Amino acid sequence: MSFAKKISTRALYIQVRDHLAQQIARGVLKPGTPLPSELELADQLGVSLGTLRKGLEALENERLITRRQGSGTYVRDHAADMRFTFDNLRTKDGAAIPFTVEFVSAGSGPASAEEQERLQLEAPEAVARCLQVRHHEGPFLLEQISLAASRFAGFDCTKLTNPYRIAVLAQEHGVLVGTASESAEIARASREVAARLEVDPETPLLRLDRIIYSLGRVPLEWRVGYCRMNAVKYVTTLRN
Amino acid sequence: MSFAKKISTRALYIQVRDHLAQQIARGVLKPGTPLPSELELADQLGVSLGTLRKGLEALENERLITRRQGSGTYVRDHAADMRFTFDNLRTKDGAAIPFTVEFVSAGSGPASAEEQERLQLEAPEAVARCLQVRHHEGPFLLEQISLAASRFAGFDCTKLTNPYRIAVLAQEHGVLVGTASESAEIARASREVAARLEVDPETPLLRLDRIIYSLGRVPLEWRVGYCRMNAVKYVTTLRN
DNA sequence: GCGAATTTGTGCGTATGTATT
DNA sequence: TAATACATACGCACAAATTCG
Repeated sequence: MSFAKKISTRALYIQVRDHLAQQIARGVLKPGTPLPSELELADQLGVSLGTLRKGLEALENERLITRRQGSGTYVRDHAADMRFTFDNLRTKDGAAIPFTVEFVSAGSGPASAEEQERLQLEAPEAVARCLQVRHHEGPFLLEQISLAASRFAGFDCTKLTNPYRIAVLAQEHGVLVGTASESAEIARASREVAARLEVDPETPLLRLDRIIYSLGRVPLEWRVGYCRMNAVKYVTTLRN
Repeated sequence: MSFAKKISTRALYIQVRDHLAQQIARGVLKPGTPLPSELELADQLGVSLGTLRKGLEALENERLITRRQGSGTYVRDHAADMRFTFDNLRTKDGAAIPFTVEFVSAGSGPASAEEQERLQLEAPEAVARCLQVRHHEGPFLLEQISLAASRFAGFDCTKLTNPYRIAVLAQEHGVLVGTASESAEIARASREVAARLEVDPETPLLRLDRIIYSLGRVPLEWRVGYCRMNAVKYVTTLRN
């Protein structure tokens, strides 16, 4: 395998990055396992060590691999690593919330107009939906989720009978998760939401609206959550 | 000037980065102006081109410089660039809020116990305080600000008679701004806050609590804001 | 516990491509 | 068009951390 001969306008180290990212997505390189050594890889791919290393750097920034001096370069296991969850909610003292998830209901069908718009679907493709409640000393977060099923190769909507984690789902279906964008507003609890969260109607809640994108900026999941904030806060880090 | 001879355990490119960062902080390299070319700089500093470039890469990631192929490497002007504001509030349709600031009052004095704790001051050092209201079709955000004056070399608390921007202040006093961390909760408007924001008491508001740190992770500013969310939302991007 | 082998990190030098001025 | 600046790519040597016999 050699890139150098290919006619491509893209920089060689970008091609290296893309190639390895694809290998990871396809499961050729499995989570938790080491890549060949840099010298080996550079040789296999027919590029210089420096070029390979620049590609690996990019993959490291994208959280696809970790490198340990003296040990090796490893495919990151997003499924096992509990940090890959896009969850900004914390307890009042800033600790992670040890919540449990109550799975309320699931379903699937063609995307609604709003789902189609938010998930940037070109047609009313299949969408898996799910309603769940997070508990921690009582219910605190109700979530309604829409998953762009068509973007997870071979995904069976009917199998969605339990809470899932996007990192696990992505890893199982050859999808690389990138970033997410979330907006928060204050909303009053509707009668139904109030019941689920065991609060009075009219209680002010934090309404969270989040879209998770793939590394290629394709929307994967749309989620709207209603959160009672009595024991919880929303925490972010700003990096300019 | 040569680093190579120095006895330092730190990597050479880190020393290059730190040296240039210091030059920028001190104003030797001025915002908006170009650095010497890479070849020149490498020569001046007595390091190889590759080492210099690795240092520049780090500075670019820290938003201290921008590099343009064919043109040059420039010191970023955080004061002129309106993006460096750590502001996650947007209009409902996601646009920047064209607000104006009403400066209510200012003061200064030794840090309170809470300020000392939040700003990680070792003693009750001088703190500049300021109360202001942001307007956009009426008042929407009341902010009470505590600035760690001792961390801005030669800062005169009494000069604080107008709204300031942290980027400007930092640039004027040789401070490099790094990241910020912010937490949001829902709080009811006190009588005083309600008056300032022209809402009914008991109106649910978003309470924002933010600390801005220097590049060296030293707290610079602590700010608590109360925001009415009728025309505004809080937006973040999550990167894992 | 030590040392050898392995692997990534750092540093140098050079040549060429590409965008800007 | 020519000069200049950053970007890409190659190759080599050694340092530092880890692993394993």
